[in-house]
Amino acid sequence: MKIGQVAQEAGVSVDTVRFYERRGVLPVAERRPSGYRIFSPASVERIRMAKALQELGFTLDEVIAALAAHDQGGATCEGERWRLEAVVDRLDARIAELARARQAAVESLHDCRAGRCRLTLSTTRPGQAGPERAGGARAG
Amino acid sequence: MKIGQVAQEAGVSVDTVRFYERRGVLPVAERRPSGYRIFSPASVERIRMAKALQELGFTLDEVIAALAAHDQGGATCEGERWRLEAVVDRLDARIAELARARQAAVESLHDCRAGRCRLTLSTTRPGQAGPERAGGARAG
DNA sequence: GTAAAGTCTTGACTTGAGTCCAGAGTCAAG
DNA sequence: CTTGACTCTGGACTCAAGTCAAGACTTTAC
Repeated sequence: MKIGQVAQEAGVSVDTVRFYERRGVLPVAERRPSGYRIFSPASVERIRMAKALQELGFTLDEVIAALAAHDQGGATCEGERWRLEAVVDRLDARIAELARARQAAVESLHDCRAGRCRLTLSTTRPGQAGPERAGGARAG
Repeated sequence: MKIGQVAQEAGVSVDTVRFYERRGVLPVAERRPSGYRIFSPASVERIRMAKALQELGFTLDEVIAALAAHDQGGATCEGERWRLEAVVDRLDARIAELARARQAAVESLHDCRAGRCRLTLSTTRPGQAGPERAGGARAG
């Protein structure tokens, strides 16, 4: 398969496929004499896996590590379990962070409805450490 | 006040103060003959406001818009309420997104515990892995 | 008067995950 | 053989919200 076909079947751009090869999500592809990359359908699968993992909130580096472990066959059920648990934990932490921000917004909204509009939301006090930037800001 | 003092009282770096002036969060500061910026305590308040807004998930551009509306006295209770509602909506959407991801992870975990380890989250083929280090990667 | 600390500007760098581009070479069809 | 679509490389660029550095100048304290 050529890169365009792989990209299309996996639902990503050819740039992304090349990027994935460079980053290590995909193994370095073999080449035709002309220099064209040669892929097997397994690459499509691999990209899909990577995408699925990303949807669970994995960063690319984590995806790469996961795939690498998978390749080495060292990925036992136990290993996978604790990784999955870590993912859930992280997701929980992020959700909690967002929920806190939501709560603050709702409180401001209540004040607003009660006629006490204040732009000074939660009046963050200096010296009080909170989440640096509560909005997950990604997923865009 | 000089920039360092403003920065310290507002809990940000001097770089951030200058950045905020450039971006329009703060008005362009007056200068001493030497070129040093002159700030009033109102700037400290303004930075705190901006930070509070950011913690609610506003982007800097949104913070600027909100502050601008506020300056024009156009920050009526209604206008503010509308903004706050938009914030809550957005936060809800993000939380829902994350919750879906969490759900998928939990399902994989269940499979795992049931002895069916699979990396293939949603599609095909047996495999396994997870993130190597799921602990607090970014956001800090 | 001198040294230390603070401030000035401009511009580059950071992170994450790609995206876009130019210019050159290659492949498949007619 | 020619066209047009595809692929190659390498590097620059994107977004967000800052952060860092160099080198010159100013202020403050002693």
